Amino acid sequence: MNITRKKRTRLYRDIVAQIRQLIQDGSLAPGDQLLPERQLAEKLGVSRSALREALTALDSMGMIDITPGGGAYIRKIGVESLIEPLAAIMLKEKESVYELLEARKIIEVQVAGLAALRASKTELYQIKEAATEMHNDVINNRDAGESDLNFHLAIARASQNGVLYNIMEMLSGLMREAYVPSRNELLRDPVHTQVWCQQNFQIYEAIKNKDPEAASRLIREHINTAEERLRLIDDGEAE
Amino acid sequence: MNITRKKRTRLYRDIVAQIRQLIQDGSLAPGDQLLPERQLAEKLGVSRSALREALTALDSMGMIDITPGGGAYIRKIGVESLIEPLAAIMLKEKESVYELLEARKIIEVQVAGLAALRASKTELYQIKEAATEMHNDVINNRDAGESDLNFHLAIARASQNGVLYNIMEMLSGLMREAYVPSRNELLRDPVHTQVWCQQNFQIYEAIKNKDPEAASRLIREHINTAEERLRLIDDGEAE
DNA sequence: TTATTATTTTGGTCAGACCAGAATAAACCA
DNA sequence: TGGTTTATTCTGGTCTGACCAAAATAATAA
Repeated sequence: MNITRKKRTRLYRDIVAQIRQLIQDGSLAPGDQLLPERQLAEKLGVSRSALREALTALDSMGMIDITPGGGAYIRKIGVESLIEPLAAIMLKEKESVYELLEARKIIEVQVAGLAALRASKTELYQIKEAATEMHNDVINNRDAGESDLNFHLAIARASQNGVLYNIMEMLSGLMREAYVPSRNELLRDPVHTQVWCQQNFQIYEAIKNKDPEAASRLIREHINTAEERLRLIDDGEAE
Repeated sequence: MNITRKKRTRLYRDIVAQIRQLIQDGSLAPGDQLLPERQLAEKLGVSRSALREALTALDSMGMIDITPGGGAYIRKIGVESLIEPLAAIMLKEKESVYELLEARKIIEVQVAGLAALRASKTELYQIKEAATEMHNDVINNRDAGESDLNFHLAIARASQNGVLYNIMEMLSGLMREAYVPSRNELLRDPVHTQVWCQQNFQIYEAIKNKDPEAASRLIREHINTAEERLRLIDDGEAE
């Protein structure tokens, strides 16, 4: 298990690469605990400081989870770990929120069409579940933002395309990351959220009926109305 | 009984946040050199080890560039730094290449439509440039893969949507990252690449004429044919 | 001036130490 | 015996100081 030191490469990079390799090989599965720093350092033939830098990098990448006194554990990686740096890259101006919405619209409209063609029974069930959960949130006057996102993600999952699903997950995360006070205001409005839920159930029906055109159209309308209302609120605040 | 476990703040995270803040504030611009480790550590009131872990994290995130003996410099961040971890998440099976193509198709078709509506003169010029460059590559029998990607990225830039552009950049990077030997074979076929170039010029014309329908349709055909050929090659190899 | 050689600076790595909190073993009491 | 408390070990977090190699810079010689 000794590291083979290449020239000029930072030692910590070698170690990171090695651990990532072990994860990819399956030698280290998510949830596994790696050896304590001192032992691992000795096993790899490096000092604790060097190993520590590697662990720091892995931690900042979200690949491992370190708890003081407890140890370091392999974490199953998801796009969530990339959303924060993504936000730093993509969301530099306020206007980018609308670019985000535009991107979401483009992708979700198509994704809904795919979902209508491909959704399995269990995925249909999950979509329905998400819709009802959001409905519950709304009638209980709770924040429906999260359940709404779950609804859209369930649809993306039903598209049977992992890449598209991950992109949707990113965009949802960015939506959350972006500072959009108007969004909260939108989610608080009981009238709109009511309509919103109704739309969601219509979308579910369209997907269930394997009607991609209807699903796409409904999603487009859904997002369009949300976008318009957001713009109204923002413009109102500007004065 | 509240069991919310308090998370001890890791020092390196504070430092990372602090430096990122300085970048966002503009106090540190890309290209700037930060203080030497020893000085910076003293200035921040932490040990060199702690600071070093922060720098390691920033380095692994691609936010700074460290050269031994030279110093550490702020680097302009782009999605490139995220592509490698993204690949680890998204591209676990071979079939995902086709998911990637499907995602590209969905996004690019729409993006081309937007570009037809919004492209400025300089962006039109850039698209044309990219197309001719690819043409040059083809007639000189060079690898046209990179210039082809540039062509598509130029279109994405013309869509005036930074989020979509970044997504396209990601997908292009993933395309490169994915091990697709058939893609190389595809790019070597002189007949096919010839047609390819012709299609690119047609797409350029459609965008120039502000005809979103035509642009979308042409892009769709473009990618469809490429996908079909890829599938043919892959199926042929499978036997 | 230019080329060469010292010297300093900078990051890279290492070793060992101490602390605080978590995990575990031991002791204790009911 | 079983559960609670206490002591001990283990683990990560941080610090100090040291040495090395390569890069940057200053000093020197041609």
